[in-house]
Amino acid sequence: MPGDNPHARPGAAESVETPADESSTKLEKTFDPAHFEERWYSIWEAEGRFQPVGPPGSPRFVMVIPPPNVTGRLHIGHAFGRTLEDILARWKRMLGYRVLWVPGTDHAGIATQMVIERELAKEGIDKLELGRERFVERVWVWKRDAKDTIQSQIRRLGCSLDWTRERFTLDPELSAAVRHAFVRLYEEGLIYRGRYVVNWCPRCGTAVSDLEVVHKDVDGSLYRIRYDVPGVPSGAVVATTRPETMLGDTALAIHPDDPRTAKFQGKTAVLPIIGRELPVIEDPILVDREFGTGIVKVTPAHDANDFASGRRHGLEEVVVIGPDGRMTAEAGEYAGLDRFEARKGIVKRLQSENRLVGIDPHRHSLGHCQRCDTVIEPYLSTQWFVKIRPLADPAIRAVEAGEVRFVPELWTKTYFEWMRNIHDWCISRQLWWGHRIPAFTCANGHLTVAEEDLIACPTCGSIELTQDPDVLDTWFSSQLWPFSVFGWPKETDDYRGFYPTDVLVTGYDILFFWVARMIMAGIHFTGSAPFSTVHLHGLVRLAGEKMSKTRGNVIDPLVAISEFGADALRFTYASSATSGTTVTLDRDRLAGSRNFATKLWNAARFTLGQLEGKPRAESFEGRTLTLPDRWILSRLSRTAGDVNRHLAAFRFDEAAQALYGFLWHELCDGYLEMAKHILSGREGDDGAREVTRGVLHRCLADSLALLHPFMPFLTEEIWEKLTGRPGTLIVSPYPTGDPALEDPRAEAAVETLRALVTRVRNFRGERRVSPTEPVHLWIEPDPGDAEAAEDLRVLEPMLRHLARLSDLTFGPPAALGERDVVAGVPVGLALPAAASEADRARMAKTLAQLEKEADELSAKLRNPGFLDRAPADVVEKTRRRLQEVEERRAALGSAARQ
RNA sequence: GGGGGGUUAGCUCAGCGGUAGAGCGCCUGCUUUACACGCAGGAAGUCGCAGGUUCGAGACCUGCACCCCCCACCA
Repeated sequence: MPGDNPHARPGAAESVETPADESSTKLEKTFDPAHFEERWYSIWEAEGRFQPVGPPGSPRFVMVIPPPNVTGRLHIGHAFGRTLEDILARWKRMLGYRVLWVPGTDHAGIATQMVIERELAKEGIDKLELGRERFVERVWVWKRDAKDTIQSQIRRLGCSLDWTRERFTLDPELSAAVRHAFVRLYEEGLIYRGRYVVNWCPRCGTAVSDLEVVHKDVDGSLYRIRYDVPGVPSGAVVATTRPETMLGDTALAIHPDDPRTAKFQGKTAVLPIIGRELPVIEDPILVDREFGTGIVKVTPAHDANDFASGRRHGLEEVVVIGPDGRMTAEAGEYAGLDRFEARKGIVKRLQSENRLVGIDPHRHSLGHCQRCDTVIEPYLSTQWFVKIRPLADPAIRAVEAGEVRFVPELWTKTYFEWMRNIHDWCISRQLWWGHRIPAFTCANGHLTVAEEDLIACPTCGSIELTQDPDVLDTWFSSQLWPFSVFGWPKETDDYRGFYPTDVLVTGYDILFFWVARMIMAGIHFTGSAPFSTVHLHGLVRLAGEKMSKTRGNVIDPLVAISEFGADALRFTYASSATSGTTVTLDRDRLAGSRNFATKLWNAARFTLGQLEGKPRAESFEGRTLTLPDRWILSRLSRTAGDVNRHLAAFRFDEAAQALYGFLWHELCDGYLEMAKHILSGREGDDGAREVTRGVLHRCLADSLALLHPFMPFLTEEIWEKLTGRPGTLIVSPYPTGDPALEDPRAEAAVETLRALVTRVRNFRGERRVSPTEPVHLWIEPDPGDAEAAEDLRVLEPMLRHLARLSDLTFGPPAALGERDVVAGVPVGLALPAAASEADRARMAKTLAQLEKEADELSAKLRNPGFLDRAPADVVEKTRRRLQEVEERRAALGSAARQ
């Protein structure tokens, strides 16, 4: 978007210098990315290109990286997102912005802890024996390696991150930010501690938030169990999918208005096996009259609904399943048994007591741990929570007001849906790796939440203090990332200079986990949304592979880079980045991008060879440009405009396609072939050749600049040979298009030329003769269009050359050939050999198609509705189309009749 | 139970009111002095189904079918 360019100047790359040392203009014959990729990265970094430069007031563009987990290495999904970000960063940098892109990593509590636990298990070390301190030390060692690996992967990708500002969520400054945020929310009453039923993972041994529970439909059983009710001989039949929890039942519930169960009102039931007396309570919220028997067993300690009902009715909360998933002492004879074993035992016992009325197959949704897939247990425990509504409402308003915008837009609705139905957030985790909760309890039971570690209890002065052993949910620190990286809550220069950021690029899978929470935290703590645009990209999957979870998409970006080159991987990512929700990556695409890189390389070799040691036009001012020159410069300018427009809309795929099409099909297939003709000396003079070389230079320079954000290494490598200014492409102006170069007349003329050439080639193909077989072409430009006719005259030598014509005649086609109309120009084509029966048949077929189309078009033009209501230009276009079809019919018809 | 997305050439996907596009694959020719990771030409689509709106519909509306994703405290 040209208007967006702070130092826009047309003719971006025009003023580059001729290299001083001619020997340096040679490119290696074979293209090997490994030769130069790492070298350029070092040069850019050493020259400080990744750091924001320019006066503080000048336009800036800031992003923070979504910090990868330090669990191991980067996968193809991360590399995808980082590539898109780097394209934006390099594009904006070349447009003259002060670009800052902040790198860093996330400690990733549960995920990282699990990795280390697995390692320890392999070594036969017991975590508990090792102890918290030594365990955490061990994770830090792991973290250093993982961070290095991740950093080197990101570097290999070419990402222009400012490594001098690298952050880690457990850095002292960022930990201080976490404590500050926690204390502030606590003091504001937005963090509270309480005993509630939470999602508990027995394997991880920690509470998790609602978002960390993955619901899956499973085929289970619905057990119908009869409880004795004194006074009601039939007893009460309840249905449950989890019979083991019945040991924790403390009531039965019925709906007050359900006549079926009215007889239980005020009664007391007896819990089988245990013998506990269960009051029958009436709870219209808990009991759905439509479902099952209308009687619900109430287990306040093991079901969130039952818990709420229990609190409403003051029921006892009996925990029968412990944090390890085994039955507690409250479970009597089942104590110590695994929850699923206990279920089997209980069912058996009920059966033997004739209390099991039935077992029905029942498909229902079951929560699983996001990390380890263990069945989540609702578990009553004391945890810390964020009261979310007061944070969510302003975050909703910010998006409504357009302060934050989602691209693609469809995510806006998803965001609203979630935010409007959001629940309080359980933030405490019973883990060792993470930010310790800054809450301290003294010997006298006084709880204090404080930013600094306490020496004595502020309430009673006791010096016997224990800090809460729990850590915070990783996302609690991640939500602060866009400002904690800049030193918040301190008013640092970076915080003042670079916050809020501009764009956040991430996968839609963490919209709720991370993006929404950052918006809430940003607004609450800093008063502004942390970014103005969120680009949510699709999730990467490999071709042929289903979306399945633990398939572990094992394609390491580094493997792809070593095989195809970083530029090819990046270009593949860009061209695959459609607006859909999945991005498919496959080897054929990678190979295609590699081929494209090679194409550019070879086009550059050719161009550099032509320029070497020969004069070229430094400027086109006052020089006579040929139609092909004007055409390619016009196309170049339009391409630049298109690319900028597509990037501004986050349409990386369209931008990549525009560049691909221009470079390959117009510059290489079109202009280079025409330039060869001029440069060979067969047409034009020395001046024309100078101009051609100037145009070639300009096209290559601008192509390199336009492609640089996508393929930074290769373009910088060629740029050095072209300009003799190594490592400067990254900070060269980005072409935005030059309206002065746009030339519809030249475009039309060359399009006609190319169409004629194609028609001749295709004629040879149809007649099955070699491309060198002499062909005589007649063309009869419309005298009514003087400009077009004149341009065709001018292009005659080019037409002869490209179509390898033996003869070219301007005038009515001779009667012996085949006739057609190409781009509005009547033509005749003839070979020495006469047309065969097969040729006539083919022509007849084409003729039939044309007749059909002519009928349709004329029917349309006879339709009054169309003539009255369709816009004039559409009607006119239809008329012209009909005219052309009729002309072709006439031409072909006359030839076919011969 | 709610919400969202998809269904276009063999494959992967663009297009989103004016009678279909790309890349890859496929077929046929090519040592055309940058490139076989190439050049030239070509074949290939009832745009999921049925209605409707419109002069005109892959494109807008309404149903339907089948796929996918997200959210959800249905014992």
